[in-house]
This record gives sequence, C-alpha cells and structure tokens, in this order.
Amino acid sequence: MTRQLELDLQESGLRVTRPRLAVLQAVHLNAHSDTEAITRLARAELGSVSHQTVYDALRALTEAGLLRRIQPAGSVARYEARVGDNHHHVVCRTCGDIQDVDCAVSQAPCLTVSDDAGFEIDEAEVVYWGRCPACSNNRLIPPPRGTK
Amino acid sequence: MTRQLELDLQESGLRVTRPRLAVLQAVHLNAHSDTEAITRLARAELGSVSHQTVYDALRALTEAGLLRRIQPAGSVARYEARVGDNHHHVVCRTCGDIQDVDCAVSQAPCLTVSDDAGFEIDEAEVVYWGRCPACSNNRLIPPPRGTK
DNA sequence: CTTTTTGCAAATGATTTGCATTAAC
DNA sequence: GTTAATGCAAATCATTTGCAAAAAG
Repeated sequence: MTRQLELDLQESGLRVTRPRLAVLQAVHLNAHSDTEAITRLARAELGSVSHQTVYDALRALTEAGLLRRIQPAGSVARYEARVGDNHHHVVCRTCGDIQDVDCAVSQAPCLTVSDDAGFEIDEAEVVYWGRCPACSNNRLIPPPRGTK
Repeated sequence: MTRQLELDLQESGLRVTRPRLAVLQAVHLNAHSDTEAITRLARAELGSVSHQTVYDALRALTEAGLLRRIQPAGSVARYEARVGDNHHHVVCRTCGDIQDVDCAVSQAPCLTVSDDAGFEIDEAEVVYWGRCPACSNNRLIPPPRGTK
C-alpha cells in the first residue's frame, strides 16, 4: 500500500516524506477521521510527529487533491481519501458518526439551482443530518447535539 | 417591528429582554451575519452588551426556532431569521458572501437518499460553493480561499 | 546545494464555563 | 419571590504563524 501512496505523492508533485506517507495512509485506513485521530495513527506508524506537521501534511495533501476535507457545522475538520466523485455525507446528531452517501440524483445535477444569484457554482456540498441506527434505538444515554 | 419580535419571543416561551430583542432584530435586518456583526448592531441599539450575552441570546433564539444557524466549512457561525422553509445557500469562495437559494427540487425531496445507511434523516443541508458575480469579474485582488 | 518540510513554541480567535448580580414573570 | 438572563473573567481548544534545523530531490 505504501508503495502506491508514494507514487500518488510523486505524481502530485509533492515530496515524499515519512510524515506525509503516514498521514495519507492513516486517512486511507480510517475515513472521516479528525486531526487528533490521524495524529494518533501517524504516531503509531512513525514513533513521533508534531501536531503541526500533521496539519501541514493534511493541507498539502488536500490541496494536491489526494484528500478531501469535510467539516460538518459544529465539528472539527475531518478527512477522507475518497476523492473525485461527488459523494455526500450523513452525520449523526447524537454521536457524530459520518457515513458516505451517493448523490441522490445521478451524475452531477446537484449543481443545478433555480436561481443561482449570479454565482458561478462549482460544487454542491450536501450534509444529511439525522440519527444513526445505534443512536436511534439507544435513546437513553447521549443527549442530542445542539438540542435543548 | 420590535413589537412583533416581542410577540415572537413570548410565543416561544422565552423571556423578553432587551439584549434578545436587539439580537433578534439585528439578524432580521442583516441576514447571514456572524456573531461579531450581530454584537456590533446590538451595541448600536443598546449601548453595551457583553459578547457572552449575545452568544447566549443566539443560542436561545436558535433553539427556540426563531433563528437558524448556518456554518459553512471554515467559517464562523452565521445566523438568519428565515426559518421553517428548507432553503439553502451559495457561498462565495473568494469573499465569503452568502446568498439564499431555494431547494432545487420542490417540496422536501432533498431528504430522499438512495442508501441512507440506516440513518433517520431529518434535514438536508446544502451549500453551493462558487464565486459571486463581483469576484468572478474581479479576478485581480483576492486570492481564492482554500486554493494554492 | 537549493528548496521544501519538519518541529517547537507561542499566538490567535471563536466559543464555552462558572458564578455572582440583576431583571422577568 | 422564583426562576431565568446578564455580565465579567478565565478557560478551552482547534488551528495558525514564525523561525531555525533537517531532509528531499
């Protein structure tokens, strides 16, 4: 796996460094993880990495198009390695769990808006809010986020 | 106007206080404004309000359903008084300007997802990213957000 | 060798928390 | 009178910045 990731880095014109490989691998293995989780994984791989190096790697990888950054309102930034397709996310209001969902309408008609206010739209970002299966049943313990 | 806002507060079971009225009015007059702007407007109205009171009022008003909180990725929280309808937003990547857009599909079919991963979905939040008319033409000065 | 990355420390900035005081009902 | 809202100060926490040392090509 690492071999392929190395190639990805090179093709993107990025220097191949151990921190970057570890960060890239961490996100590949663990979609939708936040910086903290990624740092933990990277450290398990490398022994030690500074928090800032992880931030820097994430930014470089995201700008290069190897990662996609998602940030549902009220949450910290999260990353995923599934890029290039126009998929969306469901977020659990209770536990924060995130799952991928494909665009309801096929192709990329999401970009169609009745009145775009003159904007040049290049991306439609959709977040479906709700309750994951576990939290739907288990109405007992955790208090809904952003609710009274 | 203030009279109507008072009624809104009472109907929501919230105590009518000057800070809350000022905050509510500020958002009514200035959609999509952030806490800083709201605080500025409220202070112009009241003379002085603590930042924390504004935060508290915004939370109470949002929970009561009188305001809606929106927070495009990478931005601070913003508020609008247009609630109850399922409208969405276009955000300019360059200047951060936000405009309302109606749901492309009529009614609330936005909640339809091919595979919902077992989630109970209650809201679809859509953010259209792009470039506002002004920034589309004026490619000169401001560097795109989140771009190399 | 030249340029980019890394790591450390410190700063920033939005938002929250705790608690005593004050105002609504 | 009770209960909830305000104001102040301090804390939290993700993320950024600046700069010197180390590594990549």
